[in-house]
Amino acid sequence: MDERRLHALNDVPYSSGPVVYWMSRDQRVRDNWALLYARSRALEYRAPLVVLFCLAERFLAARPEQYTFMLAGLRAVEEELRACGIPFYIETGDPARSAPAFVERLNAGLVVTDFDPLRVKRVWRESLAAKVRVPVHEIDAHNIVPCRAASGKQEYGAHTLRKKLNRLLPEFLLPVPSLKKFNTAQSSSSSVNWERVYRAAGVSGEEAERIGMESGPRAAERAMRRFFQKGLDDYSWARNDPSANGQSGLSPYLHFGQLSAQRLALEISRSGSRSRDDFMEQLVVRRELADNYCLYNPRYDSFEGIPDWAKKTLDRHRADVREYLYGRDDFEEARTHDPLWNAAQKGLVRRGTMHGYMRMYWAKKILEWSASPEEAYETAVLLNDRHQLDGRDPNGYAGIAWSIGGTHDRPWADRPVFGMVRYMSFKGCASKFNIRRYIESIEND
DNA sequence: ATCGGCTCGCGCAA
DNA sequence: TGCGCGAAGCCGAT
Repeated sequence: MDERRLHALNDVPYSSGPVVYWMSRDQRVRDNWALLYARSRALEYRAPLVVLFCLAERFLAARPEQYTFMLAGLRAVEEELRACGIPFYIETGDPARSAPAFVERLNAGLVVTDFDPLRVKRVWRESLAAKVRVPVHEIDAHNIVPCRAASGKQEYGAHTLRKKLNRLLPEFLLPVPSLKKFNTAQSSSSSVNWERVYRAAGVSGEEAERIGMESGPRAAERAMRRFFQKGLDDYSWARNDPSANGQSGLSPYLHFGQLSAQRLALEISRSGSRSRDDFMEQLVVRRELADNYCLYNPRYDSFEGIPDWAKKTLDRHRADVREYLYGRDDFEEARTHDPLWNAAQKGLVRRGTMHGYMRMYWAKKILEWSASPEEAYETAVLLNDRHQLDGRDPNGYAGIAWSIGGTHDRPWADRPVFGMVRYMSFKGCASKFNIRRYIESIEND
């Protein structure tokens, strides 16, 4: 593994004891740098290796559907780890307490965890690193070019990060070694009490059917193959047409780490598809830009985090008359005057997803029809976190920041409410795609 | 149908 | 210090 994936969260040296991989963002066994690193440390120290997952109840407004999606994936993680002779544990309760308690109970000697720029995850990791007297190593298993290696500061736009990524990509876009069986004398007979876990998450397991999307590493692999066979070649022209089915739909798998971006990128880059470059732009540049934004901007999910020019211009339009004015419940229940917006919102609530192009329109209209930019921002973040299967993710926060706050964008002609933040209109959508077909596709779903 | 202007600031060249 | 240029657009002029 490239050492640039490693970030030590304290500088305690290893003395003795088992290696714990605290799995969090990257919920997979295959193609997981953090697990590979933990395994090689365990072999080096001749120590046992275990994997821990800490289940946080009510994580960032997550709904039962999202827990069900995640837990189905974790059941597969348990199976695959068992096949490799690695025990898997799930702890419930506040991870800032349950993780250190687990580490102490086990007398662990090293904790390895994966990288996630979200504040709540940083609090968990840092409280662990402060509480335990063992080394805590963070491994960026999510990004292809590790976030901290790509850039040491918040990037201004895609173009500034793109250059840096392209320079480093040849060093990082390589096959991930496969995980070999972990052969030690330790027993791997542990098994998770799933009934207890489901109860702690407050889900029955039936919610998955309502969303209608399979979960887990095998489903992710199937979805990827399906996209390669029919979808990838047309991606360039179809992706911005919400009435077509032109996007990959892989985002929930990437969000929960059930699918490795590195594997996907490697296959795409070798594919020779005519849409290769456009897809790689989304998968690599835009994804890593979102992580960069959240890592270096602690206000990534609020009005406070947007660029100064956008703050100023939105502030100047604070008193502008709003032609339509809605509150959070109106938005959540899709009770606006705009059938296009309502359709996007209804589809989101029903299926946990929204077309990428509509995500921009959706957020910009929340700005247009809310009493203040702050209120709009809060509404967008809450509804995105609550309903998107891939919510609670840097991509979502960066998308809202772009739509409402001009982050990673440039100023445009001054107009009511938006100021110089880029505007999007119903008319524009009508000229770009078949609105009626989009609405019908959601109503008939 | 096509085109330019809108407007700020980063990063690089000079 | 100047200059080119930037996620997905909009609008009015031609």
